[in-house]
Amino acid sequence: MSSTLTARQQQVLDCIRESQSETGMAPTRAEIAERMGFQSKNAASDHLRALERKGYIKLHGDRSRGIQLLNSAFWGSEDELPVVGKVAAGSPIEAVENLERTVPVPQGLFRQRPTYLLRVQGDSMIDAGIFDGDLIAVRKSQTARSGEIVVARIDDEVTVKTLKLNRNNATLLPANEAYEPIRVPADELIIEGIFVGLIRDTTAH
Amino acid sequence: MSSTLTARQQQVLDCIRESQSETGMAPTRAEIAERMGFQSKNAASDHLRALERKGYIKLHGDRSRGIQLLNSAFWGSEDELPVVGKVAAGSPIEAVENLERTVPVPQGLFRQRPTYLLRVQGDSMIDAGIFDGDLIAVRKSQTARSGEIVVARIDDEVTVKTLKLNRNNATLLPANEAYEPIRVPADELIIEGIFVGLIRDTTAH
DNA sequence: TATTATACTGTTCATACTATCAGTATCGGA
DNA sequence: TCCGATACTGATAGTATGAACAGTATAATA
Repeated sequence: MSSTLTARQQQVLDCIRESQSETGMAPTRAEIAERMGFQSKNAASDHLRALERKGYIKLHGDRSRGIQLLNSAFWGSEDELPVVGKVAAGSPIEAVENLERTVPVPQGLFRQRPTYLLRVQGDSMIDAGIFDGDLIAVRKSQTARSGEIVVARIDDEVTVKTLKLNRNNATLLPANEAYEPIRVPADELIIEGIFVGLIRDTTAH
Repeated sequence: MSSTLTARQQQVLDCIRESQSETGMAPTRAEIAERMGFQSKNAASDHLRALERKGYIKLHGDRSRGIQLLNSAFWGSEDELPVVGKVAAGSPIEAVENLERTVPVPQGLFRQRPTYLLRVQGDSMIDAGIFDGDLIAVRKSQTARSGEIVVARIDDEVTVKTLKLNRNNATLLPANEAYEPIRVPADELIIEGIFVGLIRDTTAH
């Protein structure tokens, strides 16, 4: 689809993004040249052509500032994400019977695009600011790094905890003094996804 | 602050918005004239000057397509909500200099439609699950009921606290033992808005 | 009643901007 | 070793665009 960019092309693309968010308009060739330190406007033109050829921008010919960012993290199309409610024991998270509804979550609301939303049950993570009833944005993943907040499955129960990895052991750490850490042999741990964000609607409950 | 627009000015503003979201660039005077059906580019110029005077757009003089939509221009738009960062003492929340960026927040993400998003500073509300750096969704309002979490202004500082109303006194209650409740005579309390929801991006900081 | 804001048409002019041509230099692959 | 892609400098031509000026007409306001 869109090929990889060279370091310089990436810098030019970033330069356009910055310009866009600062002034609300795309830069001219001259402005790109100035910001990038080029002596010639044509250096900018060359880069723009390369970026268009690789599918990152669209150039509107003959129009000043006619640079349109494509696939931009800022305004992608709105996407409905499923809300996973109570997960029945033994059923995969994605199972239809677990789905509550869908919620529109635009591209770019979270830096990491979540795969689904999960409604939190219980207060085991209140010290991490995750409350009963909150929707957490989860990116599906089978692996996670130590320190990340994960959605994991223990004894067919889906739970949200902070993951700590030692040598052969994994510890699922609650963020609430009333709960005990859970130790699991590393090979028995099933990661469902990684916590990337949170949505709370105060008027909901 | 920003005055009301005439019907025609509103149409021109909408026209700019549409142009922006369609092509990624602001329209030229000629393009506005064409879309609006003007015979003269100057009609567009006049409207732009009016819109700038009323604080809805910023015109970058001598630059082509130099029309920047300001926060107030987004206040009527469907998806994009302004993110208010650090609020300078003495300045209204809506002030341009407080605007960080805009974030797409779809209708229906929160039951109560927020007016803007406010980036939380400090940890005075951690026990309410509101953390430093979180974005809180705020519905603009001059009044609030006891028990609601509000955005209030005390001594020109904007703060987020739980509101408790007694007879003639208002108490702004932090959700952190390290902070003291703030008592204010009810008539000195300035409510800016009501907390209706929260968005946290874990990868953000 | 005079004045000001709104809402335009029409023209001219300077300049902001894009497109294109002509080069130079470096690098990796066929 | 030749070729194409990358990464520029530098200059010119022509168009796109904004600004300014001169008008007209209407509705609201003081």
